[in-house]
Amino acid sequence: MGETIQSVERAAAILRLLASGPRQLGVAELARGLGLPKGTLHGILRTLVHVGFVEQDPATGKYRLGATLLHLGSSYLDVNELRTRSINWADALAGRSRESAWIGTLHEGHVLVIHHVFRPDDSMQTLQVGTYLPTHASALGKVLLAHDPYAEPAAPPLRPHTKHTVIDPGALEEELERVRTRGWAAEMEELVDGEVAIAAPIKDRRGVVVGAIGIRGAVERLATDGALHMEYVSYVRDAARAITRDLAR
Amino acid sequence: MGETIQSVERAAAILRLLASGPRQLGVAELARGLGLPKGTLHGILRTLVHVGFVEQDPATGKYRLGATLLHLGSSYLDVNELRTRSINWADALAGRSRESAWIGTLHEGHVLVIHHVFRPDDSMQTLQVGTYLPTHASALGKVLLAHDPYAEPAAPPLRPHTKHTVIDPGALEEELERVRTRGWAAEMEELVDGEVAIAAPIKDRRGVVVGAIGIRGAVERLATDGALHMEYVSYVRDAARAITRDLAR
DNA sequence: GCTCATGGTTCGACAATGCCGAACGAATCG
DNA sequence: CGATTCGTTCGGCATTGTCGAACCATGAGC
Repeated sequence: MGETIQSVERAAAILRLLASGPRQLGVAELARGLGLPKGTLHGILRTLVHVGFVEQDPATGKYRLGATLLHLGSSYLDVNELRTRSINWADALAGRSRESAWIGTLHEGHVLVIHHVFRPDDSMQTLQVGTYLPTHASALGKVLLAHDPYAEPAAPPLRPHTKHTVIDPGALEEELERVRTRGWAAEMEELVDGEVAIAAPIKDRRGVVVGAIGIRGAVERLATDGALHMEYVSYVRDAARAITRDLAR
Repeated sequence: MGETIQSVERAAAILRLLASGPRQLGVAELARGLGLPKGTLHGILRTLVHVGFVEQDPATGKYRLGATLLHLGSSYLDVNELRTRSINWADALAGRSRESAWIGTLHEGHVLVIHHVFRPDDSMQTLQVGTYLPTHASALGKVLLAHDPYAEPAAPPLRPHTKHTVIDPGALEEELERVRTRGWAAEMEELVDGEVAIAAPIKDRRGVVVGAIGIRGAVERLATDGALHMEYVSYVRDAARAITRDLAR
């Protein structure tokens, strides 16, 4: 890739920085974070405000992300072929398993959730579309890591989320090997206590893994004595195969 | 507002154009749409690809929105105070009314949906967060229009969505006046046949309307002979008042 | 209530930066 | 098998954005 445009690159860096935390940031903070002069930053910020990507708090003068980004993000979902082709299958998976269904793809070293169906007859859940899951501590992530062609060796330190999270790189690599050979991944209370997950790979027409689909639910429903109920694994793998077949057309 | 940065402004225009339709666009199409030389556009596109805001289809060479935007959009939701403060109330509203609950705000002449709770015990609904609703054909939109300080007179032509959509500017203005005096808005099959909606305004600590909350459901559940059941109106107004009180703290 | 530090904002001069248009190779269509 | 149309590259020119200092407003500390 050749040269890139400085100001656009800087604008993107500002947006990433604003997105990195729930806090609003001031010009000075941003300038320090990016190592740029205040004046330069202000010019870019003014433009970002003008196009609606950033909003300025009238009271404090600080900056935060703007509403236009929300709309652009949801437009991305319309364009995303993997998502549009798999929505129906995810619904069906949630219906059969009576658990929440998830579809994710690898992005910047995380699992980006691109679809999420709530567990039937259970509202009061917050939607996770657009959020990141850790690759090493989620079933979706293990599937995607296991088939990642660039095979980044899961840069340590692996952050522990519960006492069951796999944080040893060697142990994780063994786990990924197991995922590759048997064709699906499990996650047993490694992200949230009391929750387990199952996932399987989705491939495009060339056989490349482009995403993963899975379910997530309470350990007492999906497993007994630490062993997953295999009918749930079948549901997930069926769904993954169905979408893969769909994408091949 | 002073001068803005050309290349950033152009980059934003590209993103908006890509988001305007579900189709992928090529360099030439974009250049024609924006009236810019191909070479110039290519440079910006290359940068947008580099920062992940745009993806290029390896097969056709055409461009589409990128996954980073989805993540930025969901980050916006974390920052948005109106949303974080009203999530619990929306859940409660959906629970009491047993209908889907919605929260929206005015953005670029549309209603931007910033929260959406599914109807209890009814999955198989697609999430609408980040999408636009028309201001003149939705209950949320009528509330927001009625209290819009800039009072743009709903630029005709008003697009009809069903045979009940109000398309006469005069009739709409009367309707808005009614919304202002009684404090809530109704929408009777004006957007989708068989569906009606109710909405009420949310105000910030200064009394300015910053959003609207409402419910939407089948006409046979929410109304009889074209008259809304008033207990649903109470649910919605209660929720709106509760959030307004919450924001005042 | 004064001082001082820190915040967001403006401005103008310099030159680096990104813009443009023409030219290239690949792919597609008739 | 020509003739378009596409995405991409490149180098010269001047437009454009960068930079740092200066400008106010705000708020904390004494």
